[in-house]
Amino acid sequence: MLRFSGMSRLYITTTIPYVNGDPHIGHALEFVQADVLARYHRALGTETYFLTGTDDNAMKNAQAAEKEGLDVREFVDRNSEKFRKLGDVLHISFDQFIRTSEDRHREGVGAFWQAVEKNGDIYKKKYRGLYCGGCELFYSPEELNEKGECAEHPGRALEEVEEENYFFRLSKYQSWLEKLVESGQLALTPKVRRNEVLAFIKRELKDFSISRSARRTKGWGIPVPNDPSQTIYVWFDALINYITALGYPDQKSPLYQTFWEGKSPKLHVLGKGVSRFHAVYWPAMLQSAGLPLPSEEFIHGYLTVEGEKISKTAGNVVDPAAIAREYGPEPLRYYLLAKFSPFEDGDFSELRLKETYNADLANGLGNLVSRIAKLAEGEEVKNQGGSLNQENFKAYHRALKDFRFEEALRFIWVRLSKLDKYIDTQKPWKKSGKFLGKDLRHLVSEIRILADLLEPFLPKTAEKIKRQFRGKITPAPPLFPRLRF
RNA sequence: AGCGGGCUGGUGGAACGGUUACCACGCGUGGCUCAUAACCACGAGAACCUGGUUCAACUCCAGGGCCCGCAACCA
Repeated sequence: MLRFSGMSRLYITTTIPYVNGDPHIGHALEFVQADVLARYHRALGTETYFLTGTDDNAMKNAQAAEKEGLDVREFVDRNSEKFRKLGDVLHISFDQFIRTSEDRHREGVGAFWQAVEKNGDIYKKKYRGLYCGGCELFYSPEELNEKGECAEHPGRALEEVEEENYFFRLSKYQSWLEKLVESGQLALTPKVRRNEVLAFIKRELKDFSISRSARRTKGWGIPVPNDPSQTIYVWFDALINYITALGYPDQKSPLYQTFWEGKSPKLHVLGKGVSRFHAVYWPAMLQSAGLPLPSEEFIHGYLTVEGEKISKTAGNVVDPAAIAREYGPEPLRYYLLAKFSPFEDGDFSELRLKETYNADLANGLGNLVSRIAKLAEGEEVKNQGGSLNQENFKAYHRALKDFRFEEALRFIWVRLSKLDKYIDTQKPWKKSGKFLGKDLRHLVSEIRILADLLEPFLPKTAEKIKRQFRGKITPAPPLFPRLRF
């Protein structure tokens, strides 16, 4: 639940995916959810800054590039661009798209490292593990098959490798973190995730390794300050994007001052798989560096596709851009927002997308708009005052403050349905004169209000509706032509 | 092994210690003709198993079954 209602500023971020492959439908979900929040708060008059971007420095990116025989730089440029494009395709209203390979970020990470180091929270320690020369990765014993080999390279023995890495003194922040989460000073939504995080913290936090040997990373990533033989661990690096995007290490930069330094809410939107990094590592890192903390984290569930786990390496990746091309970006947005729990896992199915499209968008919203437009053809209906104010639509606002996108949409659809009933009982097509006029005023002003409420979810559709009902009302082609299948 | 989540009509979801168990899709019957074979009304159809707590359990507890996720780079 977003606190500080009536707030004047909001910083909102998505996580930055690593770009070893194409964007999938799960990325689209997070984009869309964060976008609704950003658009909603902007509409309320909140000064909102919305950040997204990509993690270019992951070792997996370098590995994937190598597999394709591409230069790593070229490879991440190409793939990062796909994520940025997906944002455009889905009408994601981000204010900035950051890439962790940018110099300003690298510089910020270096400064951050040094701040943490200065605070005495970085030390060197030997790390020993099982290393597969084929994958060039460390594995834990549980990940190996009965013969003690990794799945990719059966028959190849793993070597026990010891290397010296830098570690972050996370253990020092144990009780501080516990209090941070328990008190709600860092608000984690939903509760299940909060409890999970809390349980993880209480189990005893171990210091974690924040560097890899440059030999293993092949120099891809950000070098440890004053020790080029080590590359900064990708999570330590990636999380810092949330502030380098605002200008850090320049703490005087206007963006940083406005959106990070002050008391205004800072909201991270993320998936359940990375909650540990965001709710444990990140606050501790910031505290160590002496910087302000995020105030809220909204943690969404994961999507399966037709019942299967999304796997970047397996073949079941649904390309959200292709779906958007086929059905339109707004139907995809609607489906993701209306038919999934914001907090739990859900299953993406193209069949259900189509059913939803016909039932809710074609038969519901689209048909209703056509009905009203035809009934009111040639008329002009004077506007009836502002609509989005918080007094009027309490359930809608409450839903959005609680990240309940489906609920907010249900609120709108209930009202749409009431208009259909109204038309049926009033039979305006049989009326004329002032009796007709009264019906039309009601229908048109209500549809305008609903367009406003719809704007964060379906911005282009809302705009079309508003345009159609501005001035002399004219019929228009169907907003969502019915699908046959 | 460990940690976590789940099991509600055909499908996808919701709520709750006491409701005729809610919503949407789909399905059936009737109505309407402004509308995108759309819309409206009515209807049929459900709690994984076993035990316990309780005046009362879908809801709480215990055991079992099945499914799913995590485990040093997954949104």
